[in-house]
Amino acid sequence: MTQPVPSVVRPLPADLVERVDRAAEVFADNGLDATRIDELAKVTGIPRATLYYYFPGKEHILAHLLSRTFAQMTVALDAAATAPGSGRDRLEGLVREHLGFIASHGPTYRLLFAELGKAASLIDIAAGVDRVILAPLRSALRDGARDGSLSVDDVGAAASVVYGAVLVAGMEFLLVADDRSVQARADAVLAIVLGGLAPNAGPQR
Amino acid sequence: MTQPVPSVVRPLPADLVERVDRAAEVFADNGLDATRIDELAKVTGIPRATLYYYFPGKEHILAHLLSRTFAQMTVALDAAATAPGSGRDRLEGLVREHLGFIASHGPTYRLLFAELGKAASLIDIAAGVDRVILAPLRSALRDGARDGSLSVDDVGAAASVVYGAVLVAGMEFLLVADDRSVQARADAVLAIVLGGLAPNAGPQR
DNA sequence: GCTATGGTTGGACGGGACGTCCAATCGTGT
DNA sequence: ACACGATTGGACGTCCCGTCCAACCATAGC
Repeated sequence: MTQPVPSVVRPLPADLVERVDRAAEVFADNGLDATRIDELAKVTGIPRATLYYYFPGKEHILAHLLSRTFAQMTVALDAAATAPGSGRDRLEGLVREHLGFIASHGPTYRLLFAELGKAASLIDIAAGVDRVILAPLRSALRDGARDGSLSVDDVGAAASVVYGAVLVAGMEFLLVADDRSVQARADAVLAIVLGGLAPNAGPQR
Repeated sequence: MTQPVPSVVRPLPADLVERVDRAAEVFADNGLDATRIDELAKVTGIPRATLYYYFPGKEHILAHLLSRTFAQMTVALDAAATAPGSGRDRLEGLVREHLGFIASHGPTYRLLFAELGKAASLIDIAAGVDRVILAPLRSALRDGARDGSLSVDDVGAAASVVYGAVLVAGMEFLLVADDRSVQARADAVLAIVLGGLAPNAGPQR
């Protein structure tokens, strides 16, 4: 999951870690199966035999990269999750941070879902998503309900809704070349999620 | 996309259409690349040579299946989209119908996203999602804003939020063996999406 | 009943890519 | 100088894909 590198048997030397990162783009462009090991070797400058010396196979390289991305996401979201303020403040922070992460890690994030099936057996993505993304959301929502800054009936469902909103908004941001900034997107999403779509509750800042 | 069968060059005989459907489960279980053509031949009872007679390749079979699923989803959602009532009523109908569809077409729906990358070149999934899912949502939202049954500022963003909420809730429903029914899930999602999470607008039916 | 025509199928084949294996080389600590 | 692990080039064996073709039906028109 998010632990350093569970997928690698032999410890990967630091200098190689760096070079393996260059494989991310290739994976993102072609997907797991269309990516040739030789291509990875060329791009990273690491000989094929050496790659196999450290990784059992292609997908383990991908898993290694994905778990790194997950780790980075953990760092980004943890900051927002442990920030001071009301539950609502933290919720807003999480949403903004998450959207920002998607926007800045586009290819890899897309990969996370495109190759979900393949990598799922190596990294438990579902569990990772729950720990890294949903759990902090639930925590913020629970706190918000407690401190009065939010009104939450079903915390689990609310976390899913927020996550879904952010996910789809983020994906759209990646696909559509949009004039609107990430901040504007985050504002729109938050306005809806907080204010709701029913008329009696007018949209609110 | 949702048109009958754009991916097949030769018209596929009706009796074969039926048998090809049996390939769906194999794809859903193994993913595109782990699925062997021979396996498909065995499962469908259609000889390998015949499969290649009708389909240019493995992924075209998948594309064919996905576009069928898309077509079915179109039917299901169209009914909800054209139902009488306020914009809000239609929005609720769309959400319930969509969640129900996900719940009943689990494997194939999962496939739709797992193999997104591969099939995207054959069926334009993004365009299909927009036409089949997002457009009806936008329409309902727009009507709701007009007839006063909804309060919508940014229709596009709202449609994304609703879609994301349904998508993630649906996926969770597929993954987690849950005691809660689809209806209960839909209720929870709708309550949040309509009522919002801010405290001044209490949750509402 | 005969014969084109086109659908249907088995089986052989070439090619691409994966992952394995090994022997040769390199680097470094002792 | 030596030992030992890391590193690498290159040769295989294997799997599976997609192609090709020749043979085999089914049937519609003559």
